[in-house]
Amino acid sequence: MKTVLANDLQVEAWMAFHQLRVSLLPPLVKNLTQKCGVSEAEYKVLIGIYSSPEDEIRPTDLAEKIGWENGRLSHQLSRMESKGLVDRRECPVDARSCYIALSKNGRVKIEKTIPVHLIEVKRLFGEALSPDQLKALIEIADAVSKHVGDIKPPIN
Amino acid sequence: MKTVLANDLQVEAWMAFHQLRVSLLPPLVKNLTQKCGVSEAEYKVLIGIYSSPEDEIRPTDLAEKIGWENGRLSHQLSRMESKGLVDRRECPVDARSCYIALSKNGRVKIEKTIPVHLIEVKRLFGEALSPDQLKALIEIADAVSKHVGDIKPPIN
DNA sequence: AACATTTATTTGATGTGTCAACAAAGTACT
DNA sequence: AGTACTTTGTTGACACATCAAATAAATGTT
Repeated sequence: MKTVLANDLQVEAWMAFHQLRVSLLPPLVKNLTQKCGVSEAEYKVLIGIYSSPEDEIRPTDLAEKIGWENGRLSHQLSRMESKGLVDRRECPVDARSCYIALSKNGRVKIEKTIPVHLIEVKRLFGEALSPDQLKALIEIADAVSKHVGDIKPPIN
Repeated sequence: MKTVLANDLQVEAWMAFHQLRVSLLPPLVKNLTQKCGVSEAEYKVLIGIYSSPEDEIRPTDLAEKIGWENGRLSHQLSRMESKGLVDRRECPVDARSCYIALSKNGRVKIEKTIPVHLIEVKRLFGEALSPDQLKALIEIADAVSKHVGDIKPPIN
């Protein structure tokens, strides 16, 4: 072994985070797709619309809300529209834009999916950790998010 | 807001983890691609080969090592072979298989990339957290990984 | 009003991920 | 040797991600 990855607490923690991703996400995604017939991307979009105050939302706002780029969302919406999960409606106040809303099927699907998903999240993740650990993780995430936001201008 | 996502510490921690992913990965991947010309997938594969004892490794072992499925790795190796980053050599001991190795360019590339990447990992992530938090995160990751491994048989 | 500029979204090209089907070599059993 | 079974890896189809270019409506400026 070429000792590529140093003996360094920061790097070790990074690798731990990485491992968390790798051990957690695949089974959770499998649970979504196999039990609910919803991909991770579809879930994200459906939840984003479902949890918005108006039950309809403009693409840019939705993208911002779920942390996606506009182009990515647009492609995904096209796929989901052709599957009948969401509707694109005209936007009266700004003709460039549109309103995204859940279709009937989309609403049924997300309402069935949420509890199934959350149960699995708790089963695989939540129950593995003590309340202190859960709180610590929340603080860690907040600290990193804030830090990244603050020092952002790194490229160049 | 339809109070989709409950007032529940486990779920909140889950969302925090999610947020960690979203705020951390995109800038790190951008750093890799823009500063080093290496995609995340390429980095993973290059590091996997580079850090193996023999400097050559069979696809199944590499896939296992980096947590990928064989098919995914095979596609990625094809792309990387055609870009001249890796070589596929015949495997004398098992004619079904092959040996994957770094090409000259692949080796140069990964050796240049590693320090650049680790500096950014520390800058964006490591420096945001106290040593106690870093240690806590390592414990959290271990606990979840172990838990997921133990209770795995959930689907059906 | 005419112009350039900005904003909102879509599109196309290309790279990546997932899944199931496949082919071929190894292995075990008779 | 002959048969079935397993393992290894590739392929094809399709879903998804990223980026840059294109389109068109809104806005700002003169």
